[in-house]
Amino acid sequence: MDEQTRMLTGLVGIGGLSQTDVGDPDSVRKQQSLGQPQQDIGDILQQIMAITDESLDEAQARCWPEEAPARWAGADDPTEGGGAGGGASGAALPLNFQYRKHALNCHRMKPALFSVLCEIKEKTVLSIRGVQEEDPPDPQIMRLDNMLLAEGVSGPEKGGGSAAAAAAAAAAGGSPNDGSIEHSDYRAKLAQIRQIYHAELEKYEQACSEFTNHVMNLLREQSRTRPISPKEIERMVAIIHRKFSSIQMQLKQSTCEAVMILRSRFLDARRKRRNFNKQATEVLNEYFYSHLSNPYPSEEAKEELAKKCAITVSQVSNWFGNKRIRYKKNIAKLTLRPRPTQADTLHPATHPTADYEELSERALYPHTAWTWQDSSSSSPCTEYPLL
DNA sequence: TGAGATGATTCTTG
DNA sequence: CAAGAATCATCTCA
Repeated sequence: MDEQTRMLTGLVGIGGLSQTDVGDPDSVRKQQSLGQPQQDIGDILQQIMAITDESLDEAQARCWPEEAPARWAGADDPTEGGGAGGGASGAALPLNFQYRKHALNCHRMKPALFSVLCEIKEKTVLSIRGVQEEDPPDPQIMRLDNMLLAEGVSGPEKGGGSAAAAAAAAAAGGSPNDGSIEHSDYRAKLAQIRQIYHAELEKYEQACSEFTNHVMNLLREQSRTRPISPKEIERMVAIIHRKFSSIQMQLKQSTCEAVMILRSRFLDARRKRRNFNKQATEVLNEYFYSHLSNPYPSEEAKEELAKKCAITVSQVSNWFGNKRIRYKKNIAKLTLRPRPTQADTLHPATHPTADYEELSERALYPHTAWTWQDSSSSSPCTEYPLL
């Protein structure tokens, strides 16, 4: 109502309205030639004020046939005035409303006034709103989109989902059989999440489209009786889309959470490790001690070992990483201790078991003088004393 | 049941 | 990015 008052005040302030202010100069000229332009505008303003100030009850309380010609009593209004009332719903409105709206629509000054009102409205309210319209893409949505894409929830069904599942299964480690069980389980659950996500997304998009169409139709209809420019309709559509996209963000967020929970369960599962079988350990040890001078298998060697031991390449890498450092530690311990006596050898419980394993294993390769990479430099430098 | 072994993870370093 | 180092969590066995 404030806006209307402001617009009307502005119009009254304009007085007779200059030709450039008014959308239809010819119409104005005609009015001026008739000598009563101000009176016409006054009439229109009066009618607008009367309609906008009048409550529905007041309108209904008044009896239409006493005020209007009999031709308005009919429901089959063939003129554009019927449309102004909202098509079929217009028949339900009080008849005096329909009459007044029709009178306004048919008024000679209506196009000019409509144009001016649109212009004023554009300059006032919408120019303020326009400032906040060009938002940059929400980083939160971008993050969620990226995550859903990476997890295989959004995007093409075949690639991402199975790739992510394979990665999760590979990370889960363990024997290949265990991995495949976890893999299929993970994939099935991810597919379920994906299905729910797409179903919900489709619903939201459909609802958004329906609501947008409804509002657009409503605004187009209303634009016959109040100043609504096409630009304003576009803005309204943008607002609706923003609202729906915030709902979509919630959906994306909860989907991401579900995926995270699923993943964390699989990550927890990988903690429940199994020791490698004896044969695998033997194969790895065999390689390690036969390459003591340089216990760093190449990628090809790792792949071969992984195949032989039925484990993954990363497990082979882990094993060699652990082996190198633990071997080094055990050797260092031994150099700091007195050589075990015969009694110690007979009762090895007094010494770390691993040390004796190293001793016995080392004894298998007595001529291997090996160097390895020092932790403080990448070049091989530290040489450990032979036992 | 506790100590040691062991596979995996994380952080640091060059 | 690979390797070392520290650490965690679980397994194994006396």
